[in-house]
Amino acid sequence: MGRPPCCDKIGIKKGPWTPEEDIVLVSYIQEHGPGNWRSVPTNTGLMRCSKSCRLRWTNYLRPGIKRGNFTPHEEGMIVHLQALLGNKWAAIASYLPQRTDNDIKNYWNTHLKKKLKKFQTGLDSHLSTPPADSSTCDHFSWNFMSDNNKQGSKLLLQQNHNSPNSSSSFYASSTENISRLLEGWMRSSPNPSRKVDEMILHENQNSQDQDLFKSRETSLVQDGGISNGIKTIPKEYMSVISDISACESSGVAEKTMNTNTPPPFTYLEKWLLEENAGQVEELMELPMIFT
DNA sequence: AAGTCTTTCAACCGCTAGATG
DNA sequence: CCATCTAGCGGTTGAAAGACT
Repeated sequence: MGRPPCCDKIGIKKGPWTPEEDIVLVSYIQEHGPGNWRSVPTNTGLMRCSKSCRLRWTNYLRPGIKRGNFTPHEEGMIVHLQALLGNKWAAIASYLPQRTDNDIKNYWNTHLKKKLKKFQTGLDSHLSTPPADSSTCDHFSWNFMSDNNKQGSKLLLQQNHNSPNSSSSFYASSTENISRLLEGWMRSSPNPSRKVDEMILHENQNSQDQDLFKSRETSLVQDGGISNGIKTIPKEYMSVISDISACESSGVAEKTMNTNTPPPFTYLEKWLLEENAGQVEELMELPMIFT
């Protein structure tokens, strides 16, 4: 079999991270930057394996991570991207820069999958022609967006909007602790102003990313101009999508995408963004149908 | 109030691809 | 070319919290 897990070494700590460990890790990364994870446990004295350090950083401590409830728009994006890309959480996460792949994956598994299933069973009972393969979400997504499913659209419109306290309250308990500790650390560090500036820079970069994303979205819409929105998928995108679906169903998606041709994602991306811009409302409503 | 069940999500595991010597 | 190492990804697990009886 393969190599033993890196965490099998004696003395390597597992389980939840303590705020103290978080501070050690964050301060080290602030100093040296992320990367070279191998050396992190040795240099910091953390009794964690390098992998654990990296995961803790990328999924939890990295600046600019947004936590807490997903917005309806984010939900819509995830549902949509999942239908397009499958369980490529990292790829999906790249479209939601403030969310981690782990977060998205968890949210999908705990919330969205259930909602989709629930909705689909509801929809199936309404429609005389159920999808051929009811185990996948793809059919749901495309069917949902088709003209034939006005019922679905009406259904979703009847649902309540997200509760007003949909902000990240439940995250506060842990994050606030870490934030407090980090504040303390920044105050006590040799050059706090520099570090604060770096933090601010990160924040700005994130908002810039957002702006970039938005402007990209807008310009694409202006260029392309899909007036009918989701229900009208341009031919060139449709062929790409059907290619991918075919590949995926035959289990060769990865190989084909990775080797022979560059991923036709620019098309998908363009189509997706056009769609989102044109159909923001529908996307925002999408998750509400399941509540 | 106490016990049980369900849900959530942070963290882990195993695998793979790419880099390096 | 091969072996090894590292980073990254997706699936899974299990502890904690919340909901329910």
